[in-house]
Amino acid sequence: MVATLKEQLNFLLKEAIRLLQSEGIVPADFDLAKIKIDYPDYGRGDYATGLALQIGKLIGKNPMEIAEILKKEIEKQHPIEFERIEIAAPGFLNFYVSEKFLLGELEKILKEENNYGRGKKNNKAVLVEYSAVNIAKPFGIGHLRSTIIGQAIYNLYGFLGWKTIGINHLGDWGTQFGKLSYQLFEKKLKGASSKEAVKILGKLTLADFEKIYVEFHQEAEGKPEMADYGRQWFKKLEDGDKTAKMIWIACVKTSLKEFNRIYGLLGVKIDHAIGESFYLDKIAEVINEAKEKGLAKESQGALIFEYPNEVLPPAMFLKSNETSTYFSRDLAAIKYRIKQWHPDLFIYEIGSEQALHVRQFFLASELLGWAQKSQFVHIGHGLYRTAEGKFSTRKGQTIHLEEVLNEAIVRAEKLISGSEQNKNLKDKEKQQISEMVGIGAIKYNDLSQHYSKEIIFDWDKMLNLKGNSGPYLQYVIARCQSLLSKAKNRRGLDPREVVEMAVEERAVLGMLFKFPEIVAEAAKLFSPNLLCNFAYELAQKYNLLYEKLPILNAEKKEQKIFRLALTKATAQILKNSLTLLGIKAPERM
RNA sequence: GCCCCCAUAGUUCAACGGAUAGAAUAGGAACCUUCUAAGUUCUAGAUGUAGGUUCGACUCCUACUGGGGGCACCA
Repeated sequence: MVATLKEQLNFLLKEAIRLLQSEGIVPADFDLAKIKIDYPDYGRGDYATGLALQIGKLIGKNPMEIAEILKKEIEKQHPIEFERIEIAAPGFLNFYVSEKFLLGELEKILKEENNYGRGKKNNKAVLVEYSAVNIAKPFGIGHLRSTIIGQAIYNLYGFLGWKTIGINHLGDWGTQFGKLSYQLFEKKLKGASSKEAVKILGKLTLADFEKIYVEFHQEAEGKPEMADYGRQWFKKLEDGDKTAKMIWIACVKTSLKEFNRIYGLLGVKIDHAIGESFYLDKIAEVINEAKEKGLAKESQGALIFEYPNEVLPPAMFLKSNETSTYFSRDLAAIKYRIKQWHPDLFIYEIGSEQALHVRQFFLASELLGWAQKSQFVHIGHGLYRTAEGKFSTRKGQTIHLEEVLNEAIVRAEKLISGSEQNKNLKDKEKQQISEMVGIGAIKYNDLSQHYSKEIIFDWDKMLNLKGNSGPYLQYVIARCQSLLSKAKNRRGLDPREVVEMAVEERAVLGMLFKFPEIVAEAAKLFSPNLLCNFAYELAQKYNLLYEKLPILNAEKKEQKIFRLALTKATAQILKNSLTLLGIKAPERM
């Protein structure tokens, strides 16, 4: 595995400290993991560390002296990647990457294209569960985050060399189907022959199912016994009742058809769509195992999982009517997944409101001895909410994702039609660009915000096509493409021809090589927003160069070649970033 | 009652214990007879409160306030 420059610097610093430790200057117990390397503000080099400040304090010496010693130690190792190291009060070390290294990276980007920064296969597998839409409910705005963030995480890990297993854990089982079946039966199917029933069910759309589900909850407010009818119908379904099963099959079929259309629009493809129902016949085994290990217990007629010392509230395996719960199904899913894929890491991209449930089945898996705590990650994203509160499916307060996507596309189309640049495009091409831009705007808006925060749903913000947005990045790519197609001389870059770099050129060049480091960081922290930040900053810096310096009409020939190389590399890195984020970029816009 | 998450310009978001807290948007002022104005430049504006840890705190700890979520037969 090729180490990033940041990793190399980290190594250099470690070596220097080890040496100081052997000389007794730095205490032997100084934790080398404490070495932190930052990206400083412009003008302070490409990397910086406050390491000397830490050590200085620790051993009661002036940090400036320590910085001086560290600087000398590192210089002794003659790292060609750095042209100079500066010391800044009160003891920071600033590292300036050499032009030679930067130009080398530039050539590498142009040569490796979309493989620049790609990690070698590392023999580790990561399972990412994301999207997890609910059958018989519309694909709402609530599932957008899981779908998009999950996909980005999946892409990041794959790019870094992990074997990735993406799972769409479809919500196709549970009492909600009992409720739906009850309501459907009472309102639409009562008295119908099974042939007629199939016909009626076949005509229902997802919107109809949603309406019926909402209707159930409205009626149940005045009739509490209806909740029991729902449970009874779910039991019928689990026991294999014909009518219940027929309704369920119709729901699944209709739902998947609609979901696949939306996944297509979003450009999301998930390896495996495995519904909760799939694990039904695997639950008994899990329960037996829990019983043997003394972790299962009866309580008030239900079968529960009890945590030692009550570190977590008990979770329910089976309800008192012996139907399964999502806890038992999620647990059975983990067991199955371990058997099937042996993942080293499990990443669950599920809303934060599920945090307790997720902790329960994670810890249960540990206590059952299936996996270690460190193998589980819950990316608990904040919810989309209105200014008033949360969207509730039961009350029918959902914003359908498709509606949002379509609106975004319409807005993008308006912008295209109003622009000089695109007036002679064909309608079909306009449509394709609108889709990429509109969908890109929505995805970027979501991905650029840290997952832990709630997002207040705002049409204008969500569909923002200007400023810090997906289309801004797409626009810069389109600009670059335009320049490149106009450039006649497309021969490769020869670094020896670069005489003197302008600050704008150095700024862009100083961004490009960081891409692999940012990708690694974003994966490690499960934060695609870091990649968004990076891409946006690069785009801004390129725009500055574009504004300040002529490219095609550059004064000197070598300047033109160099700037075109930067243009090509910028477009490449931006495209690579967007690809990882799951955003497409049009050639022109 | 208990547990979890969040709090940064008017608004919506960034910031890995580091140096002058970045953007976008809304407001004010500019820039298209040169490469895509979906762009660029200038301007004004923010870390909820009170303590603590630290050479250094938006970041860590404690309390409080405010918002959101959760706490066994929904998922």
